[in-house]
Amino acid sequence: MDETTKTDGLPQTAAQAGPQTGGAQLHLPGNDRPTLKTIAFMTGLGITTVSRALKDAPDIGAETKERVRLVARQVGYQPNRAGVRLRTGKTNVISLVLSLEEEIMGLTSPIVVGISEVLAATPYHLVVTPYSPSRDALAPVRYVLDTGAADGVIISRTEPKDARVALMLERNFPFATHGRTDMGLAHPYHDYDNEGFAYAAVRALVERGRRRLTLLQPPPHLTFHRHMRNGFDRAVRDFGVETIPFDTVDIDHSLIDIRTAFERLLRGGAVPDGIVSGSGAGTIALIAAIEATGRKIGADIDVVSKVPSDFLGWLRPEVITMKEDIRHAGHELAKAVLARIAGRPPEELQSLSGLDRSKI
Amino acid sequence: MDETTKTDGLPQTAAQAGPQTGGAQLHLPGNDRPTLKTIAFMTGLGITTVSRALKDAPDIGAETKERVRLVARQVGYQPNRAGVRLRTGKTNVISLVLSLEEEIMGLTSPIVVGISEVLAATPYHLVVTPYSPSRDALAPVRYVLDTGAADGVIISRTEPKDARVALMLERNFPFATHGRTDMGLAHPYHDYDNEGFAYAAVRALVERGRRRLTLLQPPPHLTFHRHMRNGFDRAVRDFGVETIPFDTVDIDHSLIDIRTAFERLLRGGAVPDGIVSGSGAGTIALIAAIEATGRKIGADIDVVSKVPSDFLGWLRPEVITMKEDIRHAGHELAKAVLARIAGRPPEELQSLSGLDRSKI
DNA sequence: CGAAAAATCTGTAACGATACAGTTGATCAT
DNA sequence: ATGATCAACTGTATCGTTACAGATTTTTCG
Repeated sequence: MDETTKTDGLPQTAAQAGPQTGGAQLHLPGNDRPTLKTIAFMTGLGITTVSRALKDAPDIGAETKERVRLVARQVGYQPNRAGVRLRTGKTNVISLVLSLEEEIMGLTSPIVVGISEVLAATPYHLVVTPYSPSRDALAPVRYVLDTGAADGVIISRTEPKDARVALMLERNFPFATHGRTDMGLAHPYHDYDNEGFAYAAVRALVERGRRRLTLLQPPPHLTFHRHMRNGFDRAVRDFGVETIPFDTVDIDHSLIDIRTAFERLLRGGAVPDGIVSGSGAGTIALIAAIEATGRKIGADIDVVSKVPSDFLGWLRPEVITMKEDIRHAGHELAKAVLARIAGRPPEELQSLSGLDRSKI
Repeated sequence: MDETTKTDGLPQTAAQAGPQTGGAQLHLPGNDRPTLKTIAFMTGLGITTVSRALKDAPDIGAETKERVRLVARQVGYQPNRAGVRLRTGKTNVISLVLSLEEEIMGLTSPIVVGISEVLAATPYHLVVTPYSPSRDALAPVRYVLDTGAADGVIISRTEPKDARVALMLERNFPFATHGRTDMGLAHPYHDYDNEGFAYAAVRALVERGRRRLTLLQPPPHLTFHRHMRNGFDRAVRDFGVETIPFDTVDIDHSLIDIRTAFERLLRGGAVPDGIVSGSGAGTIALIAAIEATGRKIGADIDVVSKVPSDFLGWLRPEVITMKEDIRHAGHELAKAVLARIAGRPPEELQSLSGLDRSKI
């Protein structure tokens, strides 16, 4: 037994280096955080054995595993993340890449909540990696890839040809997107059925006798612009109604801009009697414009709006709302990245959130 | 020179050893990410020297530092977070502890954005550590403290005697709170001046001739309940008007509950002609109740509401709103934790956000 | 019974960074 | 000269974990 004092005790049982705070025995907590070494000492086993026992390796005896697990639970062992990360490269982190200008009216909150709820049952942490839209949207993704800051990424505001998606696919890095792409490449995503929404919205307007419709649409570079546009145009064709162009602004513009533009439209020659809005916030601006021109929603014009929460239903019940459940999207996205990390093929990790009309 | 092949080359330039399981080669490690070793090799210096050069240690020559910095920049060196964290315990993480039921209407988004904006210029990452209100609010804080998951914590929904604050102070752990406490202990905080808000709100109502006021208040266990209550009560005394009790619900209740309760009040004997609302979401429920009883805001009753965003001003301009800038709170909180981590005394890290009335 | 094969367990060497205790020369006072 | 001092740099150990290549039994079986 030339074991050179391998058993040199527990990892500094009483950390001496407590920052001062003068005086008495304040029960300075110090770091008595148990490590594998602690458990190894307590069980009389080797560190390696403990490590392998805790991950249920096949070459460890059943009784030993039981003992190790018992002690581990007893002392409240939790693996040191830095140790694992350094050794294995596994970060146990999911990075949510967020535009700092993400729609004001609460898109971020529910998605963060949704993701958190899923991750809570796992060892994963959620890290928010922001970017200002003025800067390159690719930068945060590149950062995560280059530094290995996370095991998986969630992005939103996808484009048909999305450079971020291309990059992550090329590096075979696990991710999920809120919104689809159109590159002929399979990847995990969750998306709201914007085409279905727009189609149903037009139908709802037609059923109310509206014949001259217009659309407040997403910005052209985002994928769901096409989806919504397609649904809208197809429905317009199917129901044989007329459209009024409204292309000067989109839902990414400020409320002021939207209001101004729509008011100009309403005061012009070709006036719509029904409008489909792709954004809850945008709808507020539309309402302002409508009422500023002395019109009444439900009487002179009808509005169908996609909304993230239902306060519009409280304040303007005359607006027809269809709820997009963003928190649910958070759930799906988190589950998708985790499954992708676990090796499930991308094709199985694509989901579409159906219509959930809260009103008609 | 018995240097035993210290110069064994760069850190495996093309890492072949994916720690992966037998299946798909997910998450290729293939990163030839430069480390100190890389720079040491390129400059011909020792790893230690490089490390110390990069942190501008006094015992490294000026020219050497310059060379090291140049090469480091050239190869895009970024310190491995796991390495630093394991060795020093420094995580470079700020943890935002969040209630998953945080007010629906967009409190989370802007605070996350605000914090992110400050952290973006630092090496810190933002990790969201959630808790469901059903479970102990202390749990996430304990987790961070026990596991050393972060260098600093931001919490909200503070209580007068807040166990989380007591715990972190006792352990001398850097943190900042959104909201004050009342324990006679100094700690970093940012708070909105809810007393000032309530006082100004009452004044605004009185100026409109309202004499019988009521308050939709925060839940009694949170600190700012007292603040708002104080401001309200003091103003009521100062202006000599009457109050109608409305204690059956608070801003944490569901919109339905608030609406029902307020409608009952309005249909009862003692009817208020002015109400102060401590929550934008709650105000929506109040409006519904008011209109359900056939009353008109601005005519029969006036409403002053604290709001996180100004869409209420768009949809119900007759409501008097006062904006609480949550994003700014995020800025202040982030700066406060960082300063606390840097060793600044708590007393210098307390700020109050003044009134910023968006209307009258 | 002896050897091969399991079944269990263990030490060593990394991962990347830093604290600490040296090691070089060169410079300086005596 | 001689040792002391200083500037500039470097090796070693270590943080906690895991991959890997042995060890040590014990079992199996020809």
